[in-house]
Formats: sequence, structure tokens, C-alpha cells
Amino acid sequence: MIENAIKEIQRGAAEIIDLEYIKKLLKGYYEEGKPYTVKVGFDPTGADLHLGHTVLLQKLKTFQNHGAIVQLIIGDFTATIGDPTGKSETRKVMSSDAIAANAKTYQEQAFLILDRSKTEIYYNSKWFDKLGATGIVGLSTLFSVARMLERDDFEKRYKSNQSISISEFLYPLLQGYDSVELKSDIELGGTDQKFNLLMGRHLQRTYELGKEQAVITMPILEGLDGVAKMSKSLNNYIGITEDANTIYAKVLSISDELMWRYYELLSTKSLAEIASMQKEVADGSLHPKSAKETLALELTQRFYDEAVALKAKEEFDNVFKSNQIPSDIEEFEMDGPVWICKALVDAKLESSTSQARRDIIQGAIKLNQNKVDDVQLQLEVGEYVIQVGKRKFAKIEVK
RNA sequence: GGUGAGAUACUCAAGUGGCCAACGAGGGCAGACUGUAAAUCUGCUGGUUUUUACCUUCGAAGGUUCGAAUCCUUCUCUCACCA
Repeated sequence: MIENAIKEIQRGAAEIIDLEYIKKLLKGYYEEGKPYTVKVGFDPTGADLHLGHTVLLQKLKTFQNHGAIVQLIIGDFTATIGDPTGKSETRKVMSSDAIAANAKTYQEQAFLILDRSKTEIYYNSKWFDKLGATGIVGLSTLFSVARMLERDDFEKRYKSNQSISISEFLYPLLQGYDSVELKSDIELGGTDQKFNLLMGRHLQRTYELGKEQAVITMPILEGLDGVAKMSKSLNNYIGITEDANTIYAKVLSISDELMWRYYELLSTKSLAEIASMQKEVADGSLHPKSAKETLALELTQRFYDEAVALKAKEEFDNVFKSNQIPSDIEEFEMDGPVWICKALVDAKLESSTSQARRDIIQGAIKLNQNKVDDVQLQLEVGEYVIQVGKRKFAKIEVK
């Protein structure tokens, strides 16, 4: 049982620090019924979850299946500082209302995966407000600048002459202090969080808690382009609240290589199953596209249900295999006659009439399935289905 | 506090008085080919129904000039070295 649990926990993990401690916790649970805690932080500056976040959530769910209580931290205090991870330099100071709203949407989305009854929610302003300036200065004496600069992000930025603000040095300390306050047993995060996670261990030792949290880092999921990490700002993400058709279509658009990565990190199929599919694709007995369809169905189904997922597949096949028009497209009404470029902008298919003009010249615009080649075309009264490229559609009624 | 270097479009980066809506690369979008995949090839990539034209843009504000991304002044920000 414990062996099995360990295997599930190790799956896909980038690095596990102090596996022995995790084994001990599992033993404690299975032999004596002792619960243990797994901490995870959430930065409330953005609340829309995408598949990249679910890698972490799935792992937390695995822990819940094996007796863990998840400590979900809403970093309302740390949000005022900004995590230096990555490059984001400027971040607006958030109002507490906005943080509360983000925290709420975050929870709604997170509980699509997590077990609510095994999750505790904390706002870290609760202890940081109490800590005060003295406490924070005290905290900052516990770590040296030289060690802080060992951190990869900082080192790179320092060497490439980019600015690092003092407050950013504070961030890892504060995140680590959360672990002291909650006496966490395990903390999870992305590989880019490793430094911050290790800080938790360092501080727990300094504060003599008598234990040091184990740390598990999960790989950062690549976005749809297969290169950069999945993120909303790069627009290479699959949001978990997107509609079923979109999720299905986006999964199908990833490269074959990336598909295996997604299988490993997102699918609930066993590693053995995945390996055998991989083999079948390699020897030609399974078309890579149908492997991808299976994945797309699984992921769509996770956030909806089987019937909806199957419908998404059917819709997709209709549109792209048989070149039909999607059944559910946005409709716009406008007064005629209307210039086609203007209509494209009004239907939100193009960002400007100049862009629309360029796309017409390139033959990217179709009107009722026929290519448009006249930039000056006026749409007279009637109903039209207008299309940009392969995937953007709108229905326009000219009055 | 002192000295020096720098800030150009989504990113990197050329341009040091008119040939600049601004070289090049990446990214993005579109076309061909496909499995809406990848790879490859091609085109586009500030805005505007004046589209071989016009308008706005090179950290900010002023100034010089017929003309400024380019010269001058002040300011803001970044970095390096010294203290």
C-alpha cells in the first residue's frame, strides 16, 4: 500500500527532497491513522486556472487520497510584494476586494479537482499583520544576501544588469515563514519555486520546529507552443473553465511530441498504459492523431462529463474534417450596407480595419465559404457567415 | 554623493539631421502542404474607407531646424565603477 502510494507520488515529479520523511508520514497514516499536511501557496494576483496549475492540483489530490490535509494558502500579504519568480517586474497593488474575489474563483476552480473536506484555507496576512515591521526585520536577519543571490533568478538578473528590488528578497523569506506558522510536513510547487520551497526547510530548522518539510517540485507544463511555460500572458494556455469545444480543440492542436508530455503530467492513465501507446504509435499500429483524441477526450471530460466531451469531438470533426461551419457561433447585427473590413472589426474577428484589409489581400477571409478578394466589398442586407483563417467564425445579420 | 553608460514596436536589436512606419532575428497571424500536428516554403506584422495617400509613434516635457528616433536643455528610470 505504502509502496504503491510512493509510486503515485513520484510520478512526474521533477524532484523530491527528503523522500524518507514522506515515507515516514505515509507509514504514520496507514499504520496509526495519523494525518499530515501538505502546503501549497496560491498567488491571488490572477485567478484563472489553466492546465499548468492542474499538474500541481492533481498531485495534491493524490496526497489527499493517501491521508493528507491540504493547506491552501491565499497569499494576500505576499501579493503586495510580488513573487520575483520569472520576470514580472511591475505589478499593481491589489485591493483586498480583488484578492478576495480572486481567492473565491480560485477555490471554485481548484475544487473541481481537490477534495474540499480535506482542505484547509489560510490567508497569510493573518500572521504577517501580527508579525509587524520588527518581526519582518527579524526574519530578514536569518538569511544572507550572498545566499539570496545564489538563487537562479536573482543571479541571472544580477548578471544581466536587471534590477532587483529589496522587497523581492523578502518574498522567499515570507513564503518560508508560512511553513513555520503552519508547521507543514510537505510543500509542493513548480520547479521554479524550488528556492522558495527550500526556504521553508531552512526557516523551520531555524525556528526549531523539530522537523523540516519535505519538498516536491513538479515540472512546469509547457504551453501549446511546446516551448514556453503555459501562461495566460503568453496566450498558450488551456483554461479549465474554457468551454468543452475549446479545450478539446486546443489539446488536439499540440504537437505529437508534446502530447506525451501532457500524457505523463495530466492524464490519469498508468505509466505502463502510456508506454504501450507510445510503442504502438512508434510501430505504426496506432495513429498519433487518435492517441491525441483520447487525451483530448480525457481532459475535456475532467472538467465536464463524458457526453459533453463526446459532443465536443463530434463538433470538431464536423468543422475540420468535413469543413462545415460550427453549430454554435456568435451572431452580430449591423446596419447595411456595411464595409467588409468594418464588419470584421465589429464582429471582433479582426483588431483593426488595416489588419482586415491585409488578411483579405492574403485570401484569409471567407464569406459563406467563398474566398473574398475585394477589399472594398460592401455587405448588403442579408445573413452571412464570415470566417477568418481556419478557426474564427461569426454570423452577421445585415439589416 | 561623484563619474560613466544606457532607455527604439510583443521581445531582442540596428539606425547618430531628410532615402524612416523605422534593417535584422525571434514571436504572432495568414497562405501552400498536412492529421486544424510538427517540419518546410511564401506573405504580412502602428492606425485610418484619401491605402503608390494621410495621421500617430523611437523613456517624458520643452527647444533648435524648412525638416528630429537622430542635435540642445531639463526631468524620470535602469546599469556599472568609485565613495
